[in-house]
Amino acid sequence: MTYRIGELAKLTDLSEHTLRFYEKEGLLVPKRNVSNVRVYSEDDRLWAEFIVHMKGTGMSLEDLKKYKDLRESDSDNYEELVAILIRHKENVEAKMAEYQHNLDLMNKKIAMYEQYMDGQGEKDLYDRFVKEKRTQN
Amino acid sequence: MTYRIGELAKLTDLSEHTLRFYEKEGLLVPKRNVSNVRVYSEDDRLWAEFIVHMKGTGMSLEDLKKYKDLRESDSDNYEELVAILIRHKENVEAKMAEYQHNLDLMNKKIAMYEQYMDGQGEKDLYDRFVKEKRTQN
DNA sequence: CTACACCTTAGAGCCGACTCTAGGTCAAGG
DNA sequence: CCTTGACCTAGAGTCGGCTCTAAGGTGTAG
Repeated sequence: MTYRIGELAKLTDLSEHTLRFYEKEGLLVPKRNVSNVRVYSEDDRLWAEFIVHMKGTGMSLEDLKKYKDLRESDSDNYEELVAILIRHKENVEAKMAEYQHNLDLMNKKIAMYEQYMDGQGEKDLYDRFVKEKRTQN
Repeated sequence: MTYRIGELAKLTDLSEHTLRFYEKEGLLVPKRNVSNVRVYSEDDRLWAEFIVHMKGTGMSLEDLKKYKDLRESDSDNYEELVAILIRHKENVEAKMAEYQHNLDLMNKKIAMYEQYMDGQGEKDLYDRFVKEKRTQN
């Protein structure tokens, strides 16, 4: 099974422009047929999907390029590949912890607003500051 | 307690450039003293920290600006404020679910590489594809 | 044979979010 | 007095990641 650029674009939710851009960057370089049309193989598709997942968790295209180059080098550098994956994994875990922390803050803020709207509470410290400032000016 | 730009920069881990940029964008506008030097108040600091948290979970400066304008408008629009927070919260939760999914994928990939390095396993499908392709060229 | 969808290129433009530069002001300490 | 260091301005530049344009080629159906 092979794909032309429009087909792969639909499958991966990347635009054709983006796929061509990735090719320019050396990140995803398909073969060409006799008419010079890009022909993406099954493993090109799998790699494209991997790209989507990884950039979706914040890996840069630059790092993905490094990963790809490592993997395609002849010097079976699996330790380095694994190291990159583990490093990225740790970044994602750290990000998730930060997200969770900020979710907690948002939930508190939301709860405070809702209490306030019910006339049962006070707005939080920060909002009181703002109010005071406004009434001063 | 008030802060000059250099102090606030240290406290928030934003650069002075960034703080001036935020002011240009109307996102964080301190008062000035007689010498035209920026004087950040305690609630400016709290707001700056809120900005850091929210942009850290992917809220755009544009949306933060909207939030700020809403909050400072006279038409106590708490429903809208809460709606923005809830929308953002849901985005963050969705992002976390995606992250978790991709973490699982990474963990599988890492496990596979490690098995392979121990000589006890096979590289996964995708890597076999790559190998075959390489030996063909 | 021509209309149409789909593909090609090089290169320019855009966007968000900074990041930096050049040149200037001001207050305190030696 | 003079230097140092923190501050000020307007505006230009950078960066990652697209996104689009113009002008043209290809291949298949009616």
